[in-house]
Amino acid sequence: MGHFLSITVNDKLYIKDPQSSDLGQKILKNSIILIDELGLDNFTFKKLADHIESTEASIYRYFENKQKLFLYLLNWYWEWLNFMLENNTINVSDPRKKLRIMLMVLIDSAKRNLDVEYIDEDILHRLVIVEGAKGYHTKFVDQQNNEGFFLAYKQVCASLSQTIMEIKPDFPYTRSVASMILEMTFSNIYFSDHLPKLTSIESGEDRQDELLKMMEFIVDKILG
Amino acid sequence: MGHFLSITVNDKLYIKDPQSSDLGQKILKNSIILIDELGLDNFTFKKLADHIESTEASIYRYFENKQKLFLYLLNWYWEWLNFMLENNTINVSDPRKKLRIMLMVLIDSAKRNLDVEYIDEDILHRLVIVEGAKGYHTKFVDQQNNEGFFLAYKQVCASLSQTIMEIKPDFPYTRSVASMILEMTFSNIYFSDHLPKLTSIESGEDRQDELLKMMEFIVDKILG
DNA sequence: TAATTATGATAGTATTACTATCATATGCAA
DNA sequence: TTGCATATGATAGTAATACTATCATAATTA
Repeated sequence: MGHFLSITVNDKLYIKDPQSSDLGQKILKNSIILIDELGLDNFTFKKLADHIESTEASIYRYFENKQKLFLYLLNWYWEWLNFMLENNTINVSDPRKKLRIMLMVLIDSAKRNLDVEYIDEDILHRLVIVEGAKGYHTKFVDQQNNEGFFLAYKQVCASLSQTIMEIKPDFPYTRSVASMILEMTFSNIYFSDHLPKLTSIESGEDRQDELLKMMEFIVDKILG
Repeated sequence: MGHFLSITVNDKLYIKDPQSSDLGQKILKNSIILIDELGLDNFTFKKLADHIESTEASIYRYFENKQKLFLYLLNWYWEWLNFMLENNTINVSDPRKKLRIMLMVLIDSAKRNLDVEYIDEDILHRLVIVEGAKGYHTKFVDQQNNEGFFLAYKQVCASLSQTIMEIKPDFPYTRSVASMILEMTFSNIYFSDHLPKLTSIESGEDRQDELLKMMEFIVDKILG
């Protein structure tokens, strides 16, 4: 079914739509793999070009630079996340149940029903967890925010925020709790893999269950 | 009084101790200013060298590369934060009061009593808020963690964690809540300046009071 | 068949991220 | 005072990065 849905990304992020051509799709697919492998800092267009047996010049026809490409990938992920959140809660009227499902989607994006062959959502999810914060923690955030580069991310928060409001209409900090849920979920996955002292979640078999349990506990406490 | 205290930073982060010489102190002072001004990505040793009227070669005698210099600054900040947390809670026995003070220190590091002329704590605090996450969101986090580059950060979390445990000995998620407090506090300051849709805190006069109020509210709810 | 478009091949520039060498100044030790 | 170590500066050089430009050619489309 997912085959019929396509993700639309802010067109200021690319020069030429990478989803529209073979080479473009190759760039997306392999940039995700390479950034995951090398880290964003060590990833270069040259390395990507060599990897896909193309040239730097060709890649520059799609993206201005690697930051834009990276923001493109982040936006693709956020748009996809928005779709997943929407899609999985469409017939759920109980807001508490809805929030629970949203937490599950955030944690376990593996339940995907959208397969775009040129994007590996699992690797992308990992990439977002590891490097995602770099997308908006930059000196140029204001300028990029003006260009709408964070709309999709803000939409994810808005959806969470909306659901919190449905649960507790008089809750005074919906937006901060929404962004906290997002960041806390991701960072606890990251911490459990790399900085275990910073999390109560152990990396292992039932990590996702543990994390869901914890996030539900925290959210329940906060929303009373 | 602070004049007599010095901050010790993991010696694997530098080649030659920058706190031990004029040039080293100049490097620290001006790297903070320049990274704040240009952003970490656009900051280079060449620009720093020109700025302080020295040479790249001289700077490389102190730091291997800019990542190490950046990690040094982060560590300096974290060590300093640890000192501030410790120093401000030393005679406070009520753990709830202690946590409240710790939140205040996190939010308003302006109450500083340690003046090292070669570090501007205010700019450094801003820098940590804007770029701090880049310190540990990297592909090389495991290796760097092994070298102890995050000990000071983990110590901050440990102190928070400890205090939470004093408040509620049976609380199951002290570590995750501790890291959440840290990250949420910083990101809400950042968001209120740059991505207001992601926070309930408005940038302005009484932001710090509002933030403290919110963080206390959240923590109170979570700890019951 | 001609025209357009997409990609590849190649070259070139400025900047970055270093490393190496030599000269000089400064301080301390004998 | 001489001498020696140490710190910094000055200069040069290399490989990689981050682009930009031009031309050739293959594939599409009109």
